[in-house]
Amino acid sequence: MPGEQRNAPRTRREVLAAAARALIEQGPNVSLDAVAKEAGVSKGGLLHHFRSKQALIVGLIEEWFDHYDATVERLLEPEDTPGRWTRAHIRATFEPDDLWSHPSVVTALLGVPELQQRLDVAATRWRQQTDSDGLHPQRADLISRALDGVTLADLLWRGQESAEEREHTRDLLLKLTEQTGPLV
Amino acid sequence: MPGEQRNAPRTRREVLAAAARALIEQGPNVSLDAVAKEAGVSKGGLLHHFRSKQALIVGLIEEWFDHYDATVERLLEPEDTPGRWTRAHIRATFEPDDLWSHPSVVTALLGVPELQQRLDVAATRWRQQTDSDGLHPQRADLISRALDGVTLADLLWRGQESAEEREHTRDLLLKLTEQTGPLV
DNA sequence: TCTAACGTACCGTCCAGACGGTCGGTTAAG
DNA sequence: CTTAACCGACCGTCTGGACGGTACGTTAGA
Repeated sequence: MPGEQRNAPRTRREVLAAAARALIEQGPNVSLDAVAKEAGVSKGGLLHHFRSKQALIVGLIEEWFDHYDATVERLLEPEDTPGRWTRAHIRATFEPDDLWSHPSVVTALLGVPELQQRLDVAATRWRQQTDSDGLHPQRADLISRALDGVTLADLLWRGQESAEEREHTRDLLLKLTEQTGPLV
Repeated sequence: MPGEQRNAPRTRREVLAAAARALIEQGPNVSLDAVAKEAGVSKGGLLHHFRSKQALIVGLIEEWFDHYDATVERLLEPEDTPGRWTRAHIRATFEPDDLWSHPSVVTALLGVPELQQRLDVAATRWRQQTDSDGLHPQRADLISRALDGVTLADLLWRGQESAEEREHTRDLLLKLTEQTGPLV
């Protein structure tokens, strides 16, 4: 079979996907053995692509950020109107992401120092984007807090809220970007 | 010395506090041995109070919820005005809580099924309180999302934001409770 | 009031198992 | 032929928890 041959980048991607799956199924303390088995690779093969368990987790972190960034850019409106970036972030936050926004996965990522670095970079960029987005600071602050809250709720109360409630919250946030004055 | 004598509830509390400290200092995978040492107790003594590592973590979870509930009630305004409960939650969320809102502690608590139960109970009660709090649903939703976001930011971006920014956000949320009409 | 009996708090040791990572070897690709 | 991908056996370490024992507190009976 073609595609079953040796192919380093492909194997790497499969190991990452397997790691996410294994984390979800077996909790944040999965063994490298289990991940390797899930990926259809020996433990030695896994350690060839990721030299340590931490390196594997860093790989997950980078994939996660890349994925979110790509989502935001995909959801950007073509016209350059006030609140454009903010709306893209709102839509990206509400997009379903079954693989990454799972408690066990996040638990594994927390505590790895590289996560802090990437978060700092992301926070800086988000601030730059919203600062020049044309919204009142009060609105930008409130919306970004609420988006963080939606993310947290996704992690802790998975599926507790109905789809309608989610849509109501999303629409409310989107509407808050349609005016540029102070809130109170 | 009195007070150094045998005293089960006292030892229990000290073990819990030591567990939180050890988690913060040594990460989410602390050994029982380390916790026992931190508490000035033998490992056997620790396991006398908490029959397993999981039981110890459940103890932390219960203490955390009790502490938060007590804080909210302490911060309740005496007069029964609209938005009373919501304001108490806002103030409680912004109270510094060095011990519990630490990434390593939360990491350890995540994944323990008992946490989900307590979260469900808390979410239900919060909803009851805010439903009868006299605010417009849009306001209640937005505020509770933003509070979740503040909690998440405390965990992930500890100390990144200045005290002024925090106060601005808190004051904005408090002001949002002073009117009862729709937001948009 | 003394004391014997009992229950509870706490100690220190030990062990089976799991885990991360290393190493030499083997096979496919260029 | 050289290099990179991959295998699988192996090692040292660590950890949760079991267990047998000790010291202290308490209370009932005389």
